[in-house]
Amino acid sequence: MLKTDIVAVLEDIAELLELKGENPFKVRAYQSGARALEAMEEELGDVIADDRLGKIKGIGKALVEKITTLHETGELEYYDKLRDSVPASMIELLTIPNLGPKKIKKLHDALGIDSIDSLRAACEAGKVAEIPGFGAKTEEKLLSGIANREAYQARHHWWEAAAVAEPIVEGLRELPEVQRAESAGSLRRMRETVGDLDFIVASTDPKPVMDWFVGLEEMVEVTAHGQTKSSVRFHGGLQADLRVVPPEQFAFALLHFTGSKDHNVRMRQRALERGWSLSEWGLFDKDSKPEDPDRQSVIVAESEEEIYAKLDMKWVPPELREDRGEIEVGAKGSFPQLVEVEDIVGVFHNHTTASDGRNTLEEMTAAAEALGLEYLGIADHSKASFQASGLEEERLTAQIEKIRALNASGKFKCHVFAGSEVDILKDGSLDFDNDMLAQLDYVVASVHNALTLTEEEMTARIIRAIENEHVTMLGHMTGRLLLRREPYAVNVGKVIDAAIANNTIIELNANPWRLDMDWRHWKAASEKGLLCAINPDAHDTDGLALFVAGVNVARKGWLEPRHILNCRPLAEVKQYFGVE
DNA sequence: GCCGTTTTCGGCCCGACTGTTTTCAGTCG
Repeated sequence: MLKTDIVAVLEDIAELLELKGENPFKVRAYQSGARALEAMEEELGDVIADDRLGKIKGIGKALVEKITTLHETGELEYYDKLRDSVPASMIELLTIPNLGPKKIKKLHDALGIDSIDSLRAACEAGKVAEIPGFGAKTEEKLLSGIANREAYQARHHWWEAAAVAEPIVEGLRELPEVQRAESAGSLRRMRETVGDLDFIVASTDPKPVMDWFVGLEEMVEVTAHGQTKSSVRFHGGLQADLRVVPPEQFAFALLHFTGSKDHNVRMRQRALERGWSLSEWGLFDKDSKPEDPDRQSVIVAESEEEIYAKLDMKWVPPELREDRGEIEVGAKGSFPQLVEVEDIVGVFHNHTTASDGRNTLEEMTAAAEALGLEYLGIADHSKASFQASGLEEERLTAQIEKIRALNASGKFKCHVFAGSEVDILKDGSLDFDNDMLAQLDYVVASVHNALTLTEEEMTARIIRAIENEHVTMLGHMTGRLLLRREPYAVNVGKVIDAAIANNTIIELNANPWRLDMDWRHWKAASEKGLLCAINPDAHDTDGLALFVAGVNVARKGWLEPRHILNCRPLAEVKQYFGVE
C-alpha cells in the first residue's frame, strides 16, 4: 500500500476511535502519527527496511507494526474490525458543526441515529430536543448545520480569502476604538487554502468593535457574539472570527491564533519546561489559575518577538509555524532570509494570444515592465495542447523571431525570453524535436494529458522529459487544482532527485489554484540542491502579479533568493540559459 | 498510543462560548 493511502487509514482509525468515545489522547496519537508519516520525505519502503520508522517522533511501537503491515499487505485486521463496529454513515456526522463524538454517541444511544438522514428526520420530528442535554435550539442548529454542511466545510483559496480579509482588517483599523488589528490563522501562515478568517484586535472598548463586525454587509449569520469573541458566516460559507483583547494581551493572542495548532503545542511545552504556562492571555506561572484575579503575566510583551525571546527563541516567521523544524531552528539561532516579493526581478512561463492567453506579446511585455520586472519569459503551449491552441513549429518559429525583433527594437526595457511550454507526451518524449527546442532561450516541460497513468509510468514519463538536455524546467509537477482536482500519481522524491541530477529546475507554479510543486517538499529539495523558478503561468496581464502567491508558499517552503532563478538579475539568467 | 537528563507510569495545551443547566458538559480552535 502507498504511503498516502496508509496516512488515510490512520486518519480513518482516529475518526472511528473518536466516534467510539476512545481516549482522546489515543485519537491524537493516530492523528499525529498520520502527520508524521505524511511529512516523512524518504521512501517508506527504505525506512521500514532500515528499521528506522520507530525513530520518527510520533510513531511508536504499535504504529510501526500497523504501518508495516499496511505497507506490506495492504490490509489491517484491527482497522477492518474497527470499521465493522461503526456504521460508515456515522463518520459523516462529525462533519456537522457543533456535533462531536459525545453528542453523536448520545444520539445513537437514545434514538439509534447512525447517519445524517436519520438525524435530520429525528430533528424534524422534534425528538432530539427531548434527549437530556439537548434542546430546541440545538435541534435548530443541527438542522441548519446539515443544510449548509457543504458550504461550511468548504475551504477557500488563499488568494480569495485574502481578498475578503484585507478590507475587513482595514475597516477594523479605522475604528476609533481599535489600537491594533491583524489577520491571524492559516491566512497569516500563507496556507494554500484557508478554512476561516481570524481577526485579532487590541482595544479597551470591545463592544463597538464587535458590533461593527457582526454588522458587516457580507455577513449572513452570527454564530457567536460574546465578550471577547464573535463569529460570523459570510455569504458562500466562509466563516470569520473576531477576538478583541486588551492591548497588553495582543501579542499573545496574535501568536496563539496564528497557530498552527502543532506549533502552539510545541511552544506550550517549551513554556512548561521553564515553569510557565502559555496561553492567548499571557505567560503565567505554571501553577496559577485563570480565575485568580491577581494572576499576572511573567512578561509584558509588545510583540511576538518578546514572547519567543522569553522562550529562548528567535521570532518565527508565520509561514514557518507548522512544526516542521522551525522550533529547533529558532532555538538554535536565526532563520534564513526568506524570499520576499521584492526579490523577484522577472517571471517565466507566461502565455499570450498565440495560444490560450488573452493578451498579446506586447501587452504582456508592457505589463511586466509596469510591474518593474527586468525580464519576461513567454512560454505558450505546444501543438499537442490543441485545446489551448498550442503552437506548431512554424508559428513557434515566427514567435521566436517576433520576440527577437521586439528586444532589438528597444521599445521596452523589459527583456523577453523566447520559450515554450512543451507538452510531455504519454511516453515521456516531447512535443517538439531537439532542433526546434534548441532555438528557444528556455523550455518549460509540462504534462497536460493522460493523467491517469500509474505512479511508475507517470514518474518514468516525467523523468524522461527532465533528462532531455533542452528542458530548462518542469512545469506544475503534479497537475493538481486545489479544491478541485487531486494531483496525479507521481513519485515526487524520485522526480526531485532526477531534476537535481540533470540540472533541471522545478517550477513553483504560482497560480493560486495550483501552487505546485507543493510547499512541503521545497525545504528538503532545495537543501539537496534543487533550483526553483516561481512562475505565474499568467494567461493575461493581470495574471503576472500572481507570482506573489508563489512567493508566499516559497516562504512556507523555507526558500531563499539563492534558491530561485528569477531572483537573479537579467545578465545572470542569460548566462544560465546560455543565450546572448 | 506516544513519550521520558526530574519519568517506563502518568501525563498528554488552554480557554471561550453556547445551551441547557442551577454548576457544567461539549465543541471548537
